[in-house]
Parts: sequence; structure tokens; C-alpha cells
Amino acid sequence: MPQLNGGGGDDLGANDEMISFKDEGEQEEKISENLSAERDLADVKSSLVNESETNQNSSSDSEAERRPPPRSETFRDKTRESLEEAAKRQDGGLFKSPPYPGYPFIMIPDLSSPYLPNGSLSPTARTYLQMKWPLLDVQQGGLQSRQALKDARSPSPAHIVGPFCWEFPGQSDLSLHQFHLSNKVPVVQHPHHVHPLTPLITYSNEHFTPGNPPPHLQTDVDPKTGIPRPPHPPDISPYYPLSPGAVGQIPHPLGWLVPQQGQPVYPITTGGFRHPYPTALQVNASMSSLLSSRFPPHMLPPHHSLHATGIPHPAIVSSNVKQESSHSDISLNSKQSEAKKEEEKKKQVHIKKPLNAFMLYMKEMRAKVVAECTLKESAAINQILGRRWHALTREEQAKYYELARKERQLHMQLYPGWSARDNYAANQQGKRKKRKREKQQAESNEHREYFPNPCLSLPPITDLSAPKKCRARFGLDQQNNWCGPCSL
DNA sequence: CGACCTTTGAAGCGA
DNA sequence: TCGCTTCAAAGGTCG
Repeated sequence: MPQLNGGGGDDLGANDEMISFKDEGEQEEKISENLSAERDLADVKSSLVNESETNQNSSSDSEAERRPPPRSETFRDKTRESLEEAAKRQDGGLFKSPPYPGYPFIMIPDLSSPYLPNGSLSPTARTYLQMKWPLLDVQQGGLQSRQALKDARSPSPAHIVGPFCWEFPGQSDLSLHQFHLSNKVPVVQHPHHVHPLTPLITYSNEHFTPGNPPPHLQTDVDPKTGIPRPPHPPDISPYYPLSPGAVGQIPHPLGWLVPQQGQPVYPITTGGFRHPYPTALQVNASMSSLLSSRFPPHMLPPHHSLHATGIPHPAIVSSNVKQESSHSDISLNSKQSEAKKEEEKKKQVHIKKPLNAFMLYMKEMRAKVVAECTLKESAAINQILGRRWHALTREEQAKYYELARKERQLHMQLYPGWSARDNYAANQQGKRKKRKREKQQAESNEHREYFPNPCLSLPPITDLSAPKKCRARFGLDQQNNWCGPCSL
């Protein structure tokens, strides 16, 4: 989204969004937003039933509501200063304190069955997983100094919300333990429950059969669960060092984040890990020590499709890789052909961008929205999600900003040489994107101006070549909702 | 089959 | 530094 406040820069652009959203006419807007958010699904449903139905209520549900109005510079500046200051203080490194004051740390979920019959997470499980939000496992040192420079620019919500308080001093072990408790969830059926920041959890079972973990991983076994558990390094989330074998069984702690979509935040293929930056993990001292100690390259079978470090990151995607290495009796010929294929795949490795806060939010909420209404079209769902995003409280958004920040951190750790520019170049369809953008801009100049938000839940009107759509959507008796061109 | 749509945020890039 | 562009996810829709 274009920065509403150009001055926001990249350090607080997102924060600006959040801050402004809550601070200008905060209460009134809050109420409006909440009502708006609650109306969303109803709007969608009703509008889907009858697209011509006009949502009169949304007269107040204006674009201005969706888009936070320009915020008070005074407040923002003040807030930014204080927040940055707080960030610096917190940060000797980052994460010295947990960022979410309202985090439901003390809840005992029903771990035995975190999933609903439809495959989605039960509310309890969701709460549990939120409780166990791994990114909040804030440890001192380590990543902090390395990332401080970059993260100082990040809209870390940790800067925003007040005093933080971790309820679990021994959270790491507890986290692991509880994850293990939740191992009853069949992993194979939920391979997508991958912690976006925990690439280790993305292992496929064939690489690390739970019953036969790599020998080097058996040195640290959780006495409670019997599942190998590597020691927890001080500078990284405890979820990283989960042994693949154990990880493979674990519905990752962000399952609530990516619960029902059938994919991890970063889709990963079993054979897709072809790191274009072979030294990536070795460059970083902490990461390399951490990872190499877990998965010494020489101990990994050569046919393993994992990176030498054993850490496939879901951001790495081979465009055409659908490799199922479940069969060990592959003929030599096929192996040779596979080798060739892999070589080709190396060239096609695509390291995806880390997800931003909103993307992470969408990951979590999409299925929920889809489940609550019959709507399936992503474009429409995303509109709702966009509104809901704005309707979130500061703390709720902070959760995702923090996650996104961690995501970027991990990404940087794993791929120090990676740049978003790589994907720019990799995408040979830039022209298409550009065309689309131009088209959007042209539309936004007209329709959006005339559509403050007549019915947000309706599929967006984007086809200027078909001005009659307004009549189709709103009907003749709702001409007041027609856009300008349609009214002519 | 691939582009498009839609959302927000991060990052790149040119001026 | 500013403003614009691209990409990230998702899945239905359309040509």
C-alpha cells in the first residue's frame, strides 16, 4: 500500500497506519470500525445473495473509515519519538521484553484435539497457539545487535504497546513441551502447519521420520516427551532448533496463523531447497553455529534435498518442483534424470519475500472469513481482511508486526545476500504488473472517488469499460451509489 | 494455462 | 527524500 504519509518512511509507515487509526477520533472511529468489522461478513453474505442490494449502512462505512485519515503529525511525531526511544531502550537489542501485554499466556488449551472437524483450529487451540507465539520468545543478545539497524526501521509494535511481561520464564522448554503434547495432530495431514519463522518445522516426514531421527539430533531428548530436542540457543527462537523429527510431528505454533490454507507461509517442496546462497547460513555466526550444530552438513545424506545446513526455508521455492522423495528404490536412470532436473531447479530457485504483517494476518484470517461466509473469491475476501485489519486493536496488529519483523529477521539470517530486487529481476512479467498498476491507478482516479465505500463487500468495480456494472450491482433504485461514469 | 483481482506492508529504484 | 512500482498470499474468474 502506498504510504499515506510519505514522510512516514519505511521505519514507521506501518506504525503510522496503526497509530493514526486509533488516535484520530479514536473512540468514535473505534466503535465505527468495530461495528464495521462485525458488519463485514453480514455485508458480504447479503451482498452475495443479492448483489444489487445496497448497503445503506455503509454510508458511514466510508473509505475514510477503511483508510485511516491523515493522522495528527504532532501525535505521530511524538509517538514515533517515544516509540523509537523505547525501541532503542528495549533493544540493546531487540526483544528484551515481550511485546504484547495482552497476550493470553495463561490458558490451558485442549491440546488433544486442536482441530475442528473441518480441519481448522479450534478456538482453544488457536488461543493456545497464540499463547505459544514463538516469536515472542524474546531472548537477549544474539539477533538483536545484528538486526537492530534494520529493525529500528521496522514498525515494530513492540515499540508501541506498553509494559510487557512474560509470564513464562522458562518459556522455551514449556513451549517445546506443549508442542509435543500437541503432537497428536497428524502431521501428514497438516504439513502446512509450518511456522513461518521456523523453517525447521517444514520438514517433510520422509526426510525425518519421527521414529528415526538423525543420530546427531538425539543427544538432547526431551525427557517428558522422548522427542529429540536440541538445546536452545540464546539468540534465537526456541522453535528453530526443534529437531526435524520432532518438528515433523508438531503442529507448528503458528498453525493458527496458517491453519487451513494447506500451505505454509512459505510453501516448500521437499526437493526444493537449493540454496542460491550456499554460504548464507554460514555467514552468520549465531545461525551457523546453531544450525550447523544441529545439522552438520556431512551428516546429511547427500540425497537429501535439504540444504547442507538441514534448514529448508519455506521462502525457497522451486517453481516447478513437486518432488516426492518417498521412494528409496529409484533407479539409477531416474536418479540421473533427477540430478539433471535438480540442476535445472537450482537455476529456478525463487526465494520469496518474507511476509509482511498484513500478509501474515491474511494467512490466519482468510480461512476464518471463508468459513464464516460463502465467499471464496480472494479479491473480495481480501477487502474484508483489509477492513478487519484496520479494525484490529493496536495490540492485535502489533502481534503481526512483530511476527513480520521476525520473519524478516529470519529471512535475512537465512539469505544474507538476498534482495527483493532478486525477485524483481526474476519476475519476467514486470510489464504485466505495470500494466495492471496503470490500470488500477486509472480506476482509482475515478471509481474510488465515486465509491467512498458503497458496499465494500461487493467485488470491486474495476472495469471502467463496463460502467453498467453499477446498475447491475446497486440497481436502479440505488443510483445514489452509482459511480460518476455510471450515473451519466 | 496464465493473468487478473484485491488487500497492506516492505523494499527497490529513479528523480 | 519522495513517490512510484513490485512482490508477497490466496483462489475464483476470465480470456
